[in-house]
Amino acid sequence: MQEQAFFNEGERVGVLTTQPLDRVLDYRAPEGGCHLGAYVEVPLGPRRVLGVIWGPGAGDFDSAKLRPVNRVLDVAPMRDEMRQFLSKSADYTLTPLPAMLRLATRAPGLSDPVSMRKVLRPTGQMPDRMTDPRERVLAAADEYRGLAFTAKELADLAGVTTSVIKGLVKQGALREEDAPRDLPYPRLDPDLPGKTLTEDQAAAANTLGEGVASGRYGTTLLKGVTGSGKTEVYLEAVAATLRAGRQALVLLPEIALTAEFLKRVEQRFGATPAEWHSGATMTERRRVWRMVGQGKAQLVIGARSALFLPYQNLGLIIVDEEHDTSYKQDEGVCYNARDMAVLRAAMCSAQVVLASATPSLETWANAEAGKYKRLDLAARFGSAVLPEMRAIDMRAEKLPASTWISPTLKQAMTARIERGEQSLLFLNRRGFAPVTICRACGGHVTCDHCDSRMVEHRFMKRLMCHQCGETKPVPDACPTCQVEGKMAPVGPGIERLGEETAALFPEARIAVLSSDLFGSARALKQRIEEIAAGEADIILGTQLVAKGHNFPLLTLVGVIDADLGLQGSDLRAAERTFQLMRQVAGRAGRADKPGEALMQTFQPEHPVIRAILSGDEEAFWKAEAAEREAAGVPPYGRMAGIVLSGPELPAVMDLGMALARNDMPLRQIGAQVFGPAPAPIARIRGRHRVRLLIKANKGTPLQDAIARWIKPARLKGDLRLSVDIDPQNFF
DNA sequence: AGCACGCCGACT
DNA sequence: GTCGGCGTGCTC
Repeated sequence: MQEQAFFNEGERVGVLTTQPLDRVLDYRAPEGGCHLGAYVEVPLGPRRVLGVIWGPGAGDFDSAKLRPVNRVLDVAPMRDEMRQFLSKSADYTLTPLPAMLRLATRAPGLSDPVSMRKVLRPTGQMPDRMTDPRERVLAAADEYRGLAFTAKELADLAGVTTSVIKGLVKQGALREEDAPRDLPYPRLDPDLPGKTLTEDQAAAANTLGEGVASGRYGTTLLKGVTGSGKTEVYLEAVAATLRAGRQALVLLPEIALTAEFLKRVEQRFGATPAEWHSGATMTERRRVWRMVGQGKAQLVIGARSALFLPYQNLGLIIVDEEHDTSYKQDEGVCYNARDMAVLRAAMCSAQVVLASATPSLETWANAEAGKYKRLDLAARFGSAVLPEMRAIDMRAEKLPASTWISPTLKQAMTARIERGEQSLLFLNRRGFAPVTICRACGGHVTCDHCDSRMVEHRFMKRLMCHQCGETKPVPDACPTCQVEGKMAPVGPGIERLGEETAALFPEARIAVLSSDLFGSARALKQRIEEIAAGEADIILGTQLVAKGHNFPLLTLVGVIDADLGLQGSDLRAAERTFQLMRQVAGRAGRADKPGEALMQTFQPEHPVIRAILSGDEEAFWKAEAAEREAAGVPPYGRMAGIVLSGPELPAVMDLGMALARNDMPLRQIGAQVFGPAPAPIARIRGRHRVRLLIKANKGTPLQDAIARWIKPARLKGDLRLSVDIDPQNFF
């Protein structure tokens, strides 16, 4: 246990509560005093709220009005490093500190007294008459020394009824005791034999182990495709951490992956570790939180929020599939668990392992710059088959005007339908057509507020500006030359691709996945599951489909306009296209259906396209890094999003436009504001969402400028503002 | 976040 | 006259 500063009864202490107040409040230390970092219950107006002793009191509040802390909660105090971590992540993400604290105290019954239950312990005394069931009960009670079981649990373990237990109690062989309800987790044994590692796997495991043994901070990119033994290698780093007596955390992107993963952990360490995710029961969450805080959970497997558990001695964080976009929370407190893992590790001298077959460009660049170590695992022979990847040179294809599926691609899709397999068409453009052009003069409809061209959305029968969200009806006459009836949609959008696909394959079941078309994340998730189960022949998707969903029947990916990703519509489009290609590769290796990836492009000689097709990963990253650097976007520039929301769209837009006009603090650091435009999910639970995007140079004090910029904003009515540093969604 | 205080429209 | 809408402000 760490030595923490102590405050005597009656001393002024500063308490951070989970209430959205913008500062720490002063209280008097309670009877018996309290430690810095103690979790406490304090009176606030008529209520009692949860808080943490954050430091000495500021002393600027009338001491006659000062109220005492009600009580200190029966949980381990928050460590200095955790307070620092919360403060720093609050500063970085521009989140109010109380909201950060709320993230870190998301456990039910935190303020409840430790609840007890009746458990049975063997006394060592033998019963008068030993029977087979009695022997099994005593053996079970003995086997898990340190753990104590209730009558029901013990009976279940031994495969007997509780009457056997009652008999043993009567005989004095078992004794009833009160024990805390939350059980420590069974001891994990790092010295059980692991899987035999190949030479380079062993070398990588060794390097990670050395990092752990150093007891210092360090981040390593562990790169390896499915089947390269990535998991086995990082489990050895976990073993080294357990041997050093420190705690380890493995972050996984999807809850769906945890069950499978827990089995592997059990095989390696002989017991099940703590598990933390949104699907866990209240009881389980409370147990994890408390046991992690007492250091009695050695290993936690969890979703991104497991980063905010109260570890006592965290020595290792694994971020598996580090490139996965679900590590980015973009609602409520917006944070990227991958980046916050690095921050947390730096605060507590822990090691981070970022594992991926297709690292994010950010991570690749950090490794390249020497900020992260890098370990590459070779693929086992034959395990990772790249799909057949080809460019379809659109200059050579004979396509009727306003169609986007080339004959070559159509042929490949037909073959899939005949075999009962799925095809995926990837197009990163919402709406019907990206531009509406006058066939008389070539003029196009631009937004009245921005320079951007307006996009036709056929399902709402209007043109929309994706920059500022302005909409207007499709005009009859050209706004430039006044000629009537010549305005025509030009270029592909996901809605239009849907019409074309339906015309080409009238019998096929077509599923369109675009963020415009789904009101809730749940509806979308359900649809994705249905599709994975085979309820579609052709999937049309925007950015959404690249999000690591597994479609087992999918054997063809067609990228409709590979050039789009190169033109900066979504800065990570090329990266996602690349990752998508690799995902198909992984699947092609597993099923014996060979995967095929076709990319329609007008510039097959472009370095990024060529790098993707050649399968030369380093060439891809280098080319992509060069593009991003030239555009001044992450990781070579900084971005932030401001999401405004409210029940009435006009009020939300007005606030957005007012903010965009008063951008002095941003201009002072040379940052630009774009928008307001509809946010990636334009409406959530009846609230309209609008976003401003900010772009700045690397190394500028972006958070500080944004803080000064939004400070004067008056949020009238039900308007809300949230900041998203390093946004990931651009559609 | 809650909860009080306070200032304007449709009811007994 | 007053019941109740929710805008504004405070909580150590």
